[in-house]
Amino acid sequence: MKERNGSDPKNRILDAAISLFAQKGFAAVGVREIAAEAGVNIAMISYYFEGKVGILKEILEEFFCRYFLVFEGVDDKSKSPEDCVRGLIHKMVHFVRENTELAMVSYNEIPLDLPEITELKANRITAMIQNISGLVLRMGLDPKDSFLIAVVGPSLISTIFTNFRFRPVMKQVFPFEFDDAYYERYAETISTLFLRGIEGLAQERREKKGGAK
Amino acid sequence: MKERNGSDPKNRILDAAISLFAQKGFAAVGVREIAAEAGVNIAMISYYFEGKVGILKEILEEFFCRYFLVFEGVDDKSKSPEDCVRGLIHKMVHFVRENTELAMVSYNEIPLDLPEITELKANRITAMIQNISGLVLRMGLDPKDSFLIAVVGPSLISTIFTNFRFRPVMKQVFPFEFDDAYYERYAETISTLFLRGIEGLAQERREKKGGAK
Amino acid sequence: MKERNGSDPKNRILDAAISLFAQKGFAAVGVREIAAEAGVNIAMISYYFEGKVGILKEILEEFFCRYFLVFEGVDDKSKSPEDCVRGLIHKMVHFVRENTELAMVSYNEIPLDLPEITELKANRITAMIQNISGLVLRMGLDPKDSFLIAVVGPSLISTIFTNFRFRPVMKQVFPFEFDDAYYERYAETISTLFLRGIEGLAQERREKKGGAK
Amino acid sequence: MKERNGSDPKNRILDAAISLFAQKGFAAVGVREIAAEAGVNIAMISYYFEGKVGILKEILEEFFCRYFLVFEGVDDKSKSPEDCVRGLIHKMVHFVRENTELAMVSYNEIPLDLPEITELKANRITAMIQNISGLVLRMGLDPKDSFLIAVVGPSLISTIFTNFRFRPVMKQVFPFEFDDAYYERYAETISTLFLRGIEGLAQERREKKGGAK
DNA sequence: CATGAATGAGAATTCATTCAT
DNA sequence: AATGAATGAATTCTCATTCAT
Repeated sequence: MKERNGSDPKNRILDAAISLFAQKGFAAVGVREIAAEAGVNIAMISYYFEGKVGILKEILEEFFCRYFLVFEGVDDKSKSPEDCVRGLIHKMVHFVRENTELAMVSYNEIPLDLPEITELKANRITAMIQNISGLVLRMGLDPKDSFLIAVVGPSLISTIFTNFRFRPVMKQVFPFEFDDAYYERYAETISTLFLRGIEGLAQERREKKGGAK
Repeated sequence: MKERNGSDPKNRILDAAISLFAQKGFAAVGVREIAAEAGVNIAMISYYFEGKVGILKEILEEFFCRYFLVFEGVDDKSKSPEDCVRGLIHKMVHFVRENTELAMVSYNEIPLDLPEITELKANRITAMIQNISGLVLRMGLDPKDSFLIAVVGPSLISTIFTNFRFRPVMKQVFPFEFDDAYYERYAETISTLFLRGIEGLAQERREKKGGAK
Repeated sequence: MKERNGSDPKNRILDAAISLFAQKGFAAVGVREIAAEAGVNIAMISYYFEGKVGILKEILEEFFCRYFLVFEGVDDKSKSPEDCVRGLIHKMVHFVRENTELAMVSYNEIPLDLPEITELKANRITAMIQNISGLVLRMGLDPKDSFLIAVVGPSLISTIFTNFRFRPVMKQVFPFEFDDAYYERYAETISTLFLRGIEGLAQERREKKGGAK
Repeated sequence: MKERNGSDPKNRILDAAISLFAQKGFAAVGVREIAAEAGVNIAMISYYFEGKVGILKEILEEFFCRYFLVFEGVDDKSKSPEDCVRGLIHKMVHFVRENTELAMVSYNEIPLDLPEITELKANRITAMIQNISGLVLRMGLDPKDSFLIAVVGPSLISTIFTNFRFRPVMKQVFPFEFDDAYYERYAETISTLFLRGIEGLAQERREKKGGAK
């Protein structure tokens, strides 16, 4: 026991939990399993986190904390909107790649309604959507048109997260190496996909307004 | 007992399970809960499904069965590729809307690796991806370029499914009515988003090849 | 289903139960298992036997019934006591060999105190012991000395039954063929073992009485 | 709770299980029953023994461990074979009397084929039979004649164990006090029975070989 | 006679948590 | 700070039996 790695017990628990939650989902993992994986006595979980949901709460906070850092400096007025979006997409792909398990747990457990963390999620997700929509707006979409934002933003996020979420399945179906080159090209590809798509939407919007005149 | 509705116990169990699994996830739902919700004796679950995973197995089979029907007649050579894709997206949105809980369970539990249903999923998902990529190919993407297919196909699917998955969260953030008009416009919007996006990708591809000459 | 053999359902249940009880013991066998093995609907067990113990009751009755037939004609006054004992031992070995599973169930479940069959067993076992002791007496043991009877009788019975009971274990340890020749020699051997042993006991008894004078 | 006796919970569980298994057989006893009898929480059984069969495993190990101690110093070359056998029989009777329930459980559950303990039993029983046959050999039986060993050894063991196994039945039929005097005389009696019996077998063997010349 | 569905109690096990040390 | 023992509720699943058809 107690040999996972040199870090302190609390972090060992956190790491073990993130890994297990990512694999099986929150509900399917037991505290004994986490404790065993972390090389820690079961009682330590209540001691440090006051129960199983306490771990999840801390995981989500950690995730959102790191996640918001991604947006820093993205909305750079000196760059074209397109470059900003490309930059954001690259940073997000990089972020999820570097924090895959943390991101998967957070993303997957968000729709799950545990009363203890509902409030926590409500705030963060609102901020999250606003963050991403800010950028989308500069792409030529009408700022008042929350509809398009509510469609495009989540679509982009789900595209990236789901790519990692279904990684195990994808590996069986496609013969790719998921290496640096893959991720570089992946980020480029969805950048083009969404940028051209948004352009199309903006244009369509203008035409409709024009037609309505 | 027997108060859910008039249908036979097996279907009541199935309906109750779909609903509960969709809300909380497979692992977080107990058989007693399902039995109670279905107004059925607990033992009936083993009797009809040979255990909890048996229910999930049947749910997945039901889902894939209905899901594949969506693709029938979509790839109509007499129509333009663009019209085909628009038609498919409308049909998929309509399908997920009509079978929301069933779709959510199936979509969410797919990455969860339960040994009993791994094989079942492997086959279906391969077929699923091939189905969708068939169409994408006609959009001007190089048939040999499995990379683009592996990116665009899942992106489209995840966009639609996640839209429903995060519905409860969305309802808190956005002031929409999720009515017929919404879904009609939603399908139109992501159709444009992806069609213009794919066009952009195809064009980029051609330019690169041109540049390589 | 329903294909065990041509006999009527009741007998099929009985046969299946004897076989399964012999292998695993009464408590470890379920009625569904019996019904499946017999190719019969579960409800038939209650119908014919009024429950699981009803089957055991009938098995025990069948056993004792056949068992007592073994003793018929054994205590033949025209033959020497020794020949009678040899005859009895041969018949008993033959009987248990021909009815192994029935005998094993009955022998093994006798100490198990199920209230429903306690009375049944009490009567039969008393008769059983009297039967065997009748013979032992003629071997020169004092009829009033119930002690020797209580020792030698059960010893002989347990020797034979246990030989069959531990058959699976024995087969792994000893390299014998358990064929006709084996059983013939086996009967001869324990006949000699017990006859010479009883002689020794009778002689010791006489010496003690002589010494007591 | 905690009312059985002063010893630690693990031993209380073990004692309770031995007692109940001896009375009803392994399969007929539930863990709740054991826990109640031991005055212990049900979960403790999994905690200490990892399930019901874990208890049986530990019981069997305990039994064989104590059992082999009986044979120590029995095969004393300075004593006559006959005295050795008498000594062994006395020690075995004494052993089973002192550990009646432990011995009954072990003896009765041996033929029951639980996959988890098959290996455990295989080894021990082989050793067990070799132990007893070593002595039998010195009684004048041909060492190469494994047949006689396979008959006489088990016969002796089954005689002693069955005497205790059928004790409840015997008490109803015979008017004995099962006190020290009884067991002393019992050991003497079966000693004589088997010693004279073996002598008879050895003699018969010699005569056959003589006749074969 | 025979069936398949249904029942409620009980099976073994595991759960997250707590407590005394 | 950390442990191992202990708890009681909850887990899934199976039990023998019964009932309407």
